[in-house]
Amino acid sequence: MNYDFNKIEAKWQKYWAENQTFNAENNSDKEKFYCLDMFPYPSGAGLHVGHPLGYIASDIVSRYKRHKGFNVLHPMGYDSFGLPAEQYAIQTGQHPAVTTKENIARYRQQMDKIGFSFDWSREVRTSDPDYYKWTQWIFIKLFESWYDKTQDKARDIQELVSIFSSEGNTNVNAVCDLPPNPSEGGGVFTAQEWKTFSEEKQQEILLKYRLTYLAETEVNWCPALGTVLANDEIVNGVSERGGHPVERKKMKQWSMRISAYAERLLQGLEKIDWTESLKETQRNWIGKSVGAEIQFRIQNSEFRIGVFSTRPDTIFGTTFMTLAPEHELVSKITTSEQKEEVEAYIKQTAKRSERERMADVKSITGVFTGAYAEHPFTKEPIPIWIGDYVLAGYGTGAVMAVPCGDQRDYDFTKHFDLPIKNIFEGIDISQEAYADKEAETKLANSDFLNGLTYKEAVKKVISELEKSGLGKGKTNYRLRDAVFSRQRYWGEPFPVYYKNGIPHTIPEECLPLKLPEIEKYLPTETGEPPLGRADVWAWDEKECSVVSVQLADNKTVFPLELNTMPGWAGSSWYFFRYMEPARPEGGQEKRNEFFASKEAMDYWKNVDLYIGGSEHGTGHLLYARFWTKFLNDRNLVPVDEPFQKLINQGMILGESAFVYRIEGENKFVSKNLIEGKNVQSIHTDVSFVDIHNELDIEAFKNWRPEFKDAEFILEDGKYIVSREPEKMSKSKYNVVNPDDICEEYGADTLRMYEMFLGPLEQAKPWNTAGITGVHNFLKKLWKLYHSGPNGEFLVNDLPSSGGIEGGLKILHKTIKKVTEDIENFSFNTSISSLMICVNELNAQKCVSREVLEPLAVLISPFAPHIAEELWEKLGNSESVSTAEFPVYEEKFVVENTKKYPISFNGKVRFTMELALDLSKDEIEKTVMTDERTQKQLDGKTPKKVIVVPGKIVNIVG
RNA sequence: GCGGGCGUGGUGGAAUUGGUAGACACGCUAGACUUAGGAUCUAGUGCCGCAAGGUGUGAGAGUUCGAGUCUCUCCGCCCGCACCA
Repeated sequence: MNYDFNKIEAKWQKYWAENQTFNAENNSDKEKFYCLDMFPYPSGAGLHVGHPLGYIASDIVSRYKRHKGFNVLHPMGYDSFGLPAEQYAIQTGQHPAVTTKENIARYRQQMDKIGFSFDWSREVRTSDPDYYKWTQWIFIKLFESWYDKTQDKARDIQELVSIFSSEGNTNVNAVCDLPPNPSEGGGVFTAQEWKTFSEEKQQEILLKYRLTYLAETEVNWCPALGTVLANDEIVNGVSERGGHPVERKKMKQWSMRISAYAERLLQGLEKIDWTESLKETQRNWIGKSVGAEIQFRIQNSEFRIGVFSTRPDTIFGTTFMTLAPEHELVSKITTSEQKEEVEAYIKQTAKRSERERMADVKSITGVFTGAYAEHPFTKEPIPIWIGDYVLAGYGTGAVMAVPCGDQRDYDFTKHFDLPIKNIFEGIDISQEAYADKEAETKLANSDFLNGLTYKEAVKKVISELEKSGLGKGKTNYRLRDAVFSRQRYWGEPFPVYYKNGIPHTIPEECLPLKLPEIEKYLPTETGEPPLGRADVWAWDEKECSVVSVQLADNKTVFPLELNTMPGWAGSSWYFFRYMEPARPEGGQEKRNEFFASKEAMDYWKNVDLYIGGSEHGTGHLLYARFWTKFLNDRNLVPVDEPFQKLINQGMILGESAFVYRIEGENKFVSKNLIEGKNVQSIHTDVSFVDIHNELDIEAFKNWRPEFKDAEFILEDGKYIVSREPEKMSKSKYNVVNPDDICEEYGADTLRMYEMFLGPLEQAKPWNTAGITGVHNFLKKLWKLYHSGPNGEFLVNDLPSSGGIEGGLKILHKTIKKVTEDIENFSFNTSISSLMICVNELNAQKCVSREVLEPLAVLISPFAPHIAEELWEKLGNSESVSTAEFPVYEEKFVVENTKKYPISFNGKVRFTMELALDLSKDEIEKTVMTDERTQKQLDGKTPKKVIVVPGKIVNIVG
């Protein structure tokens, strides 16, 4: 009987679905284990073999943990809002909901074929109104919160309102956007004043405190995509999706006050089990730096310029100041003589895109404003320049330039031929700046800081600044608030309407605020987001419902927000939603009542193991941590870190194949004959190429009309292509579809091969050729259980029949290795052990039930279908998934002798079989009296003999 | 520039943490059985050498009886951040 994987796999997939084998329990005495994958965006292209890599790994762990007696939550869902469906809709008019649904169906089908043990009763789709109702709800909670720095947590905005009405805002220590100056609508107010403010004015002030707020900010505008983007959606100055240029633009946008959580996001990294590199990525992104904020008075003006510096100790080396061209004071302080020049410079820098500016970091530009600041201690005048090496978005957008201590200031100084003041004792700064912080170099020319080192001086200068009121110690973070508005259709609508220009959230009981139908998915003619096209898109406060905009004439209705939320909104909390199943028996009800019930969240707490790509390091993984901390502050979830352990699976690359066409001819030359020829390399479909890189010329000719009459220059009668690993993509014709692999080799082979390819965390190219290795393994495994004369199922029921001792020994060795390897996520080596085990059992002809039964369980996390089939044949009525994982027993493995390598001066000469329980002395005695030792020593006495019990004996001559 | 990681056969990759390097698999070679299949089985396969043997983990040094593993210097590759004050 052959290993008919297609039949076996279909059978067990059906069985699991019908029996709901993998549904997790919310009430269980078992220990919980929450094992999560990053849910996919269901794209139109379907899954390729790279996608399931992480899912297979998490599935192995989930199945293993179930065997180990855990109550395992292993869910899956779809991050189904997103740009591609919308762009497809723009092109075809097809509603994104329709394409999304189709894509999800396809994904589901593909995933089902691989035999994952997901609990589908907990599925989520971020584009479902039932789901995004809660995304909107969380938005409202953020809107209704402010960040109290004193308590270091988010609090209800109503509490802030009561503080304002009882004591004003003088004692409030909040993270907010309130400008210090009353003239700019900010400043300090008393309780009395607060009460006299109009409703609008009060709301305006509160908006500056809210954790999600509407503000005019510099944003990254991507004209090609027609939307703004968050910082993490831009890579090297262009959009992550599509690679389009991005401009800086001032726009009124919703933002998330993630900056309030910068320090906690940094500290939280200490208590979670992520890779050091990913933690470092987040640390870099948060970008903490400690220093001081220093105020410089501007001469002949009431303005002050605040600068941030990590080197306040070098303040006496300040010879000028530089402001970012966008700095708001530039226009106010520039003298009339310099005005023209300054404006021209600002214009010129504003024109440059982010990318140009990044590409051109070496050229030094800047212009003098004509204004002077006053040094806080020496009172000397300091010229104020503007220069685009100072970034508007970091610190205060202004720096005190200390050319002797900072290379950029130094370069700027040299370029414009400005003076330099050296404040370092015994340091030569004629060639470059001296920026070493750690050294014991002492300061000079620095008044009260003379003779102090960096550490001492920083302390001293900060205390002096604080005394004079011109500065204070400050910690600065690179992390910016995240822009939350997108000018798109296919995203969560904001639960927000505007009354007199002031945003209000719609009442919770009216959620979800569903996406309206529109005819075209493009911006309106007046440049508003696509939602501006909706007929039914205004809010009637009295009716508490969305109404038609045409009713605006005879009804009091208010416009709704036209932007939608970004892709990361729905993915920032989905892991909580899974905790609540949508099962008919009461579960669905709970899903409607809350995003997940309190009991469910108290039980599941957080994700024990999260597997996904590292590309989300500064996006999703940071936002999800932020929202979790916020929800925890507001007592809505019981944990403050969402993902306890995180593993980044490496990408599976495609192996692109190239053919070489001679320039100007329709002639293709084989790989090793191209030397000296002028050729153009062309991607060819990998399915035309065999494992020896030989091209199927006929298939290639029929691929496209232009190749129909092509000629080929062959080597040894073959056309050989060259191969190169690249990211899998349709346009590179290197995509391998898991369906095809399942069809040809089976899901169990696919699962094992993906794991066998190499360490989980490493990027590696897919190479279909190697798959026969694991496929053969499964065939051998099958044969092991079918030892009957005609290949029928036969295991020996006699517990101590032939080969049992050796069988038990290899089995238990394997149990030990596989258990350890799964715990360490080293799946490739656990599969190697399983292969050795089966080879050994085959060699020993051991087909004892006593060995084969535990072996089936051992294999089931990796190859669940064949394991189920064998388990059933072994006479078990329950699924193998509920079987206990075999426990390693030392007694079967322990050996009483071991081969000792005997070395002379470190060089191993021979091995000697010795009993393990011998003492050091006994070993030494045995070895020294051995004939071979005597021969090696040739009558001489050794200097010493080193015995490492169980390992080696070394004789030093 | 700063930070993190890595470097082992023709290939993917192992190595109980300092103890016989190259497990397992691919590929390759030879053979067996097959009236050719990319099936199955057996043996071999780091490199040099007929062999004995020598040599070998990016290069060089060091510690050690013993180094892929520890230390230092250099070379190369990958990832993250980057005019961040």
